[in-house]
Amino acid sequence: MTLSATRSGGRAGRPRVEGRRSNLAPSEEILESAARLFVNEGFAATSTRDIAEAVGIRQASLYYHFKGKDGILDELLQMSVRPSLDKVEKIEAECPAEVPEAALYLLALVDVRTLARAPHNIAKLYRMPDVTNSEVYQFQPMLQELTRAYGRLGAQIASPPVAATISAKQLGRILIEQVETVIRSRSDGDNVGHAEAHAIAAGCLRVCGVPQDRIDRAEAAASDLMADLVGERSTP
Amino acid sequence: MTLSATRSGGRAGRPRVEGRRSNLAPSEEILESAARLFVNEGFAATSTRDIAEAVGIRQASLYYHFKGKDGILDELLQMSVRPSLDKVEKIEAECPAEVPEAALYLLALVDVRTLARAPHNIAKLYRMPDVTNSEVYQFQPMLQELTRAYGRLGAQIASPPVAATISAKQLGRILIEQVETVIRSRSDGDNVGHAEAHAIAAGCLRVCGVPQDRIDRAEAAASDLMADLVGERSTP
DNA sequence: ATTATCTATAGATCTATAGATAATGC
DNA sequence: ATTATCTATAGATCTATAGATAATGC
Repeated sequence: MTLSATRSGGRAGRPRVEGRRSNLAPSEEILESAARLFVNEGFAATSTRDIAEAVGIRQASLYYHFKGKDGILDELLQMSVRPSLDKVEKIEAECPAEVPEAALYLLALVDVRTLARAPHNIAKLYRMPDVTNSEVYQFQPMLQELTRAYGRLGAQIASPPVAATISAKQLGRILIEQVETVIRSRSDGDNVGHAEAHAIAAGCLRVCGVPQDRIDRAEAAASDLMADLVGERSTP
Repeated sequence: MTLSATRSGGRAGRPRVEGRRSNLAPSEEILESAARLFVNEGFAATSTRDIAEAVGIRQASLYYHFKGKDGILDELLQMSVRPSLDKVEKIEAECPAEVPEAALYLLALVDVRTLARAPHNIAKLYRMPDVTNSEVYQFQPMLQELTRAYGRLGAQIASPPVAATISAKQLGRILIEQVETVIRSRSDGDNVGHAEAHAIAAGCLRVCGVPQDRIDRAEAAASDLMADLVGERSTP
């Protein structure tokens, strides 16, 4: 018989006591629930039992899929940081020399987009001490590299009064902080779309002292490049 | 005898096994150690035993001074949020009508100063989910009120392009985020002095689209008012 | 046979209380 | 007498492992 009935949704393994709730792979269900709990309750404050209950399985069953809480965290962080950093190099290379502001504008735009789409606002984890202290964590270097990229792009276009009062390092921090406003917007339940993304990117240029006419040009140039970068044209 | 020898530093109570390490009151020692641990390790990740060890007493001895971890957290938060909020009203009242930018500049300046001086960068706690979920926490309303104040002051002076693209609410978030850059600076081990404070306050005005000449005027006006507010003249 | 779950549980914390103890204060 | 500590410990987690069980796959 090619069409034998599969009583348990066609999955191997002993059935769950409470039954399955979704068609996701079990490890995906775990990542999904863990992400939500880690972000909303805190990493250390979330127990393996909390995660298991959220998924609908027994606590011990988690260990079949992951090495423990740290293993889950590791996977979540891996998934969420790489994409942003991968694009920095490409942006710096492709940005037209006659509109140097476009590089920063575009980087901010791409980052805002990534942060806005990340499941469960997972980027919140980057700043939690219980996460950054966990052994799993090789992200501090990655985040520092991203901050340096912002500082570099910002310093290139800073107006004299800005350049005179703010170091590239400090500027990088301010810019990335501005971009990460998205994290807080999402925490407050607000949606972050194209318009907000462009507003934030423009804000980055303003912080650097770029006048409005050059901001407008940067926006136009960046919107064009956006299509190449993420296969999507982005206009406010 | 009026000068009887006091063998244990003149303090009542059974002596500590490991001896006293400072002359602070015991409850101050506990707050100090707990603040450092909560900020650097996380609230949920810090046990009462960790705190006791850092102080140099037994775990159970904490309960003589505080109701537990939550009691300590409560005290720390109480100490750190009130001052900032108390000054908002005063600033809005005292700001000269002919330099409306000075109010935002001054608020940013005062807040940066507060954040820069708080022991152990305690403001980090405001954004930790294990802290905001603790029952102790009536600070979300206070922080929201502060954000609204920033949004109000920012919206009053926003340039047309800024006003057209950013809501007062979003502007408040961006401004407070900018001010809280200080938290990250301190996390990175950098000192935040007058120069940085003024740079951040000026950055707040730039985000609102205020041109450089008005920023310069706001700085002058705010520096004058600063003396009245905190008994200290603040020039970069 | 393989897969994905289950039950049961050991051992390690962690919190909070009870009651003893050793100083100073009067 | 009062104060500030101590020791001891109960009871509540919490993590991670061992081994059983109930599906599908071949």
